[in-house]
Amino acid sequence: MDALSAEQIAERIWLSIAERRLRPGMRLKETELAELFGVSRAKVRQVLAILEREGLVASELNKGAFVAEPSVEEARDVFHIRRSVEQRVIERLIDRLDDDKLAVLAAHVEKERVANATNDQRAIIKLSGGFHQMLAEMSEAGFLSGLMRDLISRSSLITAAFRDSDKYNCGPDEHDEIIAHLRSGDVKAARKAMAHHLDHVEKELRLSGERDTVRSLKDALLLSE
Amino acid sequence: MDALSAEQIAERIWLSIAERRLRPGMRLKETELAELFGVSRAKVRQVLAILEREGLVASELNKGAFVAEPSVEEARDVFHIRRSVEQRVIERLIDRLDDDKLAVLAAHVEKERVANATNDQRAIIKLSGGFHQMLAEMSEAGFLSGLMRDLISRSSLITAAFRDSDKYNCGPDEHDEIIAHLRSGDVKAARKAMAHHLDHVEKELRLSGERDTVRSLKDALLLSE
DNA sequence: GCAGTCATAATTGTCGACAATCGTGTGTAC
DNA sequence: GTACACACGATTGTCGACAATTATGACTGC
Repeated sequence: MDALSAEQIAERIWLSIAERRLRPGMRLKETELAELFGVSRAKVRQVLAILEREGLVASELNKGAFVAEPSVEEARDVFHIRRSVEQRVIERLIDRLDDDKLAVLAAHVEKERVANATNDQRAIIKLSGGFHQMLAEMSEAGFLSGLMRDLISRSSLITAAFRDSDKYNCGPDEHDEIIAHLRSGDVKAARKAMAHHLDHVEKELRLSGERDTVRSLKDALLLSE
Repeated sequence: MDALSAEQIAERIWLSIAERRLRPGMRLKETELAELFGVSRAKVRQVLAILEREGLVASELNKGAFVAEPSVEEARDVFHIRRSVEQRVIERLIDRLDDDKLAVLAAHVEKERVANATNDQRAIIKLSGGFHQMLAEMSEAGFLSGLMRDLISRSSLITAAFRDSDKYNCGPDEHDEIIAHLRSGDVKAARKAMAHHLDHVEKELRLSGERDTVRSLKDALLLSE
């Protein structure tokens, strides 16, 4: 079996962050990662560069990389820009959608439903982000797709940092509603559904309270409560 | 003399692209760049990674890096997102502006005016992008600043690829108008002025043009200075 | 006992060399 | 003369080793 690619490793780390196993502020040592994934340190540096671009890790010169600690304001900015991007994606989609693409989207939402029913957290995270990514790619706009990738990564980190419960709220029902409007060609309704969906996701976050600043060592030493 | 940093080299190449010495489609060989800038090939790869993130170069696996060739649709997407980002920046700025910052902005526009008067193309390019970057940074939003940096880079490439004349149209007058509205605290007017400014820049582009032939890499970079 | 200084260990930053891959040009068969 | 195959050169991808920097802990003087 071939060694993992930089993108694959980056996705693994992204998942760990989204699943809150890696918490904001945690150190990411290059050598450690290299051994864990069985790759060279040079490749790890590529991975960290990718994750830094996506806002998931922050690097300090000669100090190393850490899981990023997003601020409340940054969280709001991300959702603000995300609304704009997703609106644009929907506008573009209207001219490009066909039955095949609609079927693919419907199948995707069905997978989300299954994951929700079986409470498969990892699948839920992957698929809920994947839905928005899929929309962006179907809009056939390279720039928007890349931007959406960044925004989804950042949203995952924000969700991991600020959400109250362990439940993922980017549920399949609202995705389904968006698809329905797209299918009937109602741009206005689709845009509105998307806006409502993003509002809903953002509203479920704890963006008014203080952030969870617990680091790994502290977290490990503190007993429950 | 210390070796150039990756960011410095990236900026030099960005300038070369914005000044149309490096044209879309031109090959960027790693060894050649390494020799021209007197750095190792590893550092050149860092530079290319930065430029790829900013959409200025496109890399193909095992083929190398080329100056990106933006499409007309991509150009429209970039301006669309840019409007959203700059609107958000203005909203944030209203709460944060003080006399000092306004003075800095005014001084910057004055520099632009001088550069325009003396027809200093390189300064014009740097300063006109710098104005928008400065606004983003004054809004104290790390995410927006980073995004703006990308958008400005992409806009520079788009402008270089699609503009009719050799004149830069992101003139200081419209920048001045935005500042005036910011000074008087009129958010609505400032947003409108910004929207008009971006519309104006986009409208001056030739969105059905063909590209021209390439020159040698060495000539295009003009390393002497 | 405490503050400051220094040495050592750990970690990141940088580089040059080697391996893998692709494009080009040549040679050969038909 | 043309088309295909092969080999060579050029270029990129990958890796391990060395240098530079930082953090940690011991030591010394007071």
